[in-house]
Formats: sequence, C-alpha cells, structure tokens
Amino acid sequence: MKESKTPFSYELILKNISRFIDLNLEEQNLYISLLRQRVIRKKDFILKPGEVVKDEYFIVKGCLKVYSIDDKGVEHISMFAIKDWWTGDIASFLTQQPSNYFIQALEETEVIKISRKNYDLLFKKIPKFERFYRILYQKSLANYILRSDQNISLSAEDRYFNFVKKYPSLVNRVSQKDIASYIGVTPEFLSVLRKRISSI
Amino acid sequence: MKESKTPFSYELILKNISRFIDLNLEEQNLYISLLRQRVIRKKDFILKPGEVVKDEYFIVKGCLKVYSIDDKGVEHISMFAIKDWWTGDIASFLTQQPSNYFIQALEETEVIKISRKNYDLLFKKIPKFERFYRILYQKSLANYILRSDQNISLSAEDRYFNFVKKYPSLVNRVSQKDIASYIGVTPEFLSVLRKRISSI
DNA sequence: ATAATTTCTTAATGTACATTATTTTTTCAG
DNA sequence: CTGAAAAAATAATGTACATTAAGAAATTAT
Repeated sequence: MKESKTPFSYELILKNISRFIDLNLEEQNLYISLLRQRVIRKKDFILKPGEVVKDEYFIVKGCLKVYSIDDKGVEHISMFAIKDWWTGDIASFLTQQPSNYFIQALEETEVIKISRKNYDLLFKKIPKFERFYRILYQKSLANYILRSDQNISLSAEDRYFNFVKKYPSLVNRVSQKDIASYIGVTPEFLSVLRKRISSI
Repeated sequence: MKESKTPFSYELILKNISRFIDLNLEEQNLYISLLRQRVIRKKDFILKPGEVVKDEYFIVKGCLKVYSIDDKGVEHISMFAIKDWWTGDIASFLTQQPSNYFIQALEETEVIKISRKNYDLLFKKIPKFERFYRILYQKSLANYILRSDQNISLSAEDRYFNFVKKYPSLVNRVSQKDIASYIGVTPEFLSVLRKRISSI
C-alpha cells in the first residue's frame, strides 16, 4: 500500500491533547515518536471486516466513513471522522478480535495513527496519558449515550437535523446516500424529507 | 430523605475495581473512605431532570432505571442498572449542567456512591484510578457505539432479543411496559411481538 | 378480601418509512 | 468533450410499527 512521504505538522494533534493534559517538550517529542503519519487516497480503505484493528487514527485533514454491512447487504454508517477527531474501531483495537467495520476515505485524508503496541507503551512512558484518554472516552461516552437514546426515540427528520447540527461542514460535502445511511433511512426517503423541509 | 443505617460490604465494588487495577490495603481503605452507601426504596428517585448530578453510583443489589421524558410525554428508558454495574448521568456529572434524566429504583436497591468532589480527589490521591476509569469508559464506549448502531439499524424484534441477551435476569423482573420503553416500541406492539415469538 | 389502579392483551385503523421501478441529474473515466 | 456509471428525484405500492379503544388480568392499597 502506497503511503505519502510528505510529512505534515503535529501541531493539531498536540493542541488536541493539550485540551486535557499538559506535556513538556520532552514528552511531546516522545509522544510524537510513537506516532506515524499516513495519507489515504480517496476511496481507499484502511480497515475491512475480519481484520484486527492495529491503529487508532487522528484526522488532520479530509474525511473518513466508518460503516458496517448487515445481513441484508445494507450499509450502515456509524460515524464520519473529520478534522480534529479520533476514530477507529475501539472494540477491535481493545480486544484484538476481528472487526466488523469498514473504514474508507471519502476524500484524500491525512491521518496520524498510533499502533496498539505504542498505545500501551505510551501509558508506561507518560502515565498522564491515562488521564487524557479517560477524559476523551468519558466525553465520547456521554455523546454516544445521548446518540443511542436519540437513535431509538427520534423521527428520521429529527435525526437529520441532528446530523446537520453535528456535521455542518459535511452537509454539502458527502453524498445524500451516505447521509441517509448515517441517519438510518433509505436515500429515497431522505430525498422526500429534504424536499419537505425545504418547502417549509 | 431516609437512608438506611445498615452498612453492606465493599467486597463487590473492590472486586469490580480489581478487574483493571491492583490496590494495596491502604489504597483500598482510602478509596472506601471516599465512598458513601445508600439504600433506595422501591419507586424512590435519586435523580430528576433539572438537578445537577452529584454522584456516580455502583449497584450492589436491586435495579434502577435511567430514563427521560420527551416533548410528547413519552418515557424512554436509557438503561437498567443492575448488580455490579455503574450508573448515573455521566454528562451532567462531568459538566455540572442540569440533567435531563430520571433515575428511579424498580426494587429496593443498595448503591455505593462517589461524589464529584471525591471523584476528583481520588485521581489526586490514587492516580492509577485514571487508568481504572480509562478502561471502564473505553469498554463502556465500545458497548454504546454498538448499541447506537443497533438502535438505528435493527428491527424491534431484534432489539428485543438483544435486551434478553443483555439483561437475562430482568426479563421476568421488570414490567413489559418498561422493556418496551427500553427497546423503543409501544407496550401494545411488544405484546404482539412476544406473542408472535412464543408461537414460533 | 375488596376496590382501585396499573399492566397486559387484542383488534381496528392510521402513519412513517421501506421497496420497487422509472426518469432525471450529476459525476467521472477515457 | 463524450459516454457510462453513480446519485438523486419522483411516484406507486407495501409493511413495521403507532394510535386508539376496550376488555381481561395482575398488582397495590385500603
């Protein structure tokens, strides 16, 4: 698999980390030494079902979609990962069991990745990263609890409004088909919904 | 509010903690000193919307339901908390913003609770609790990501089967009305579903 | 025990959304 | 630029589930 040789800045990821913990210069450099960069070309996959997840990803630029395909062959998008977000398959990354997910680039995407081995090493070398991830997962958990509740209780229209609120930058950047998959309706019905919304 | 004076054992919670970190005797005692016990009588509430969440709860015995009420007055159960589980409203606990949830005892329930103040103190006194919570939230996050995907993609029947798998001890312990609320259907439809399932 | 209340069942009718099919529009490879 | 393929729009029909209503069963309170 071809990877770009052009390095990009670690500024964004360091700023992301500094939301929750402070790193001195030495720690910053140690942390960076445990990371790898990669550019994913549009439509390329970094994960397919059956593979064990090796890395967690931080998005510097572009957009990934994380999705699975059910028994009937229908695609379900679990999340879009955009600039300044972390993504991967946390279950497979943790348990080292095969994943059920695809992760595919919707645009040319720059990511910074950390391997499971270096992730474990990170906690040994810089224990305060336990705190960073504790807070990161805690916030993420709060979001997913809410999303889980909303996915079961809101109408398709309200789930669409939530998508627009959560991903304003994606509304005109990803296909309607993918938005439909994210909010759990058919593209045909989303088309009807959008027409209904715009006519108000 | 009346609280029981009968103390119960900390054995269960210490065993829960020891899944991810080891505590020596001194640390165990320090930890326990930061906890409080409470018995919640059947139908009593420990949280109502508008209140800021003061505590996180560990269930020693019994069952709590965590739910919200939507604009139309419909109740949506977000989780059942049973023995050996943690619960609360993590979003409000974290941000100290008012909660949107009710937490109510379905049976007489024994809980061990930690206040936000002692939770913060815990990380200062025994930093490896950052690791404990990092792993706890990470696993919980993996579960909620899956549940969030399933809530949007599975049929009511499959969500019911998932409920049975996740909470085998509750199937004949909580009302069908509450199960219906958890899986996001009306009690009438769950009644039809169960009849359909049992006739196979 | 008995009444009152809540839960559960059943059935008729209604609605949000899926499915299928066709046409139009957009994207993209050559 | 041109044609092929993918995405989007529209419409007819179908289905999973909601709503409403009423009676039966179970729980709870007196």
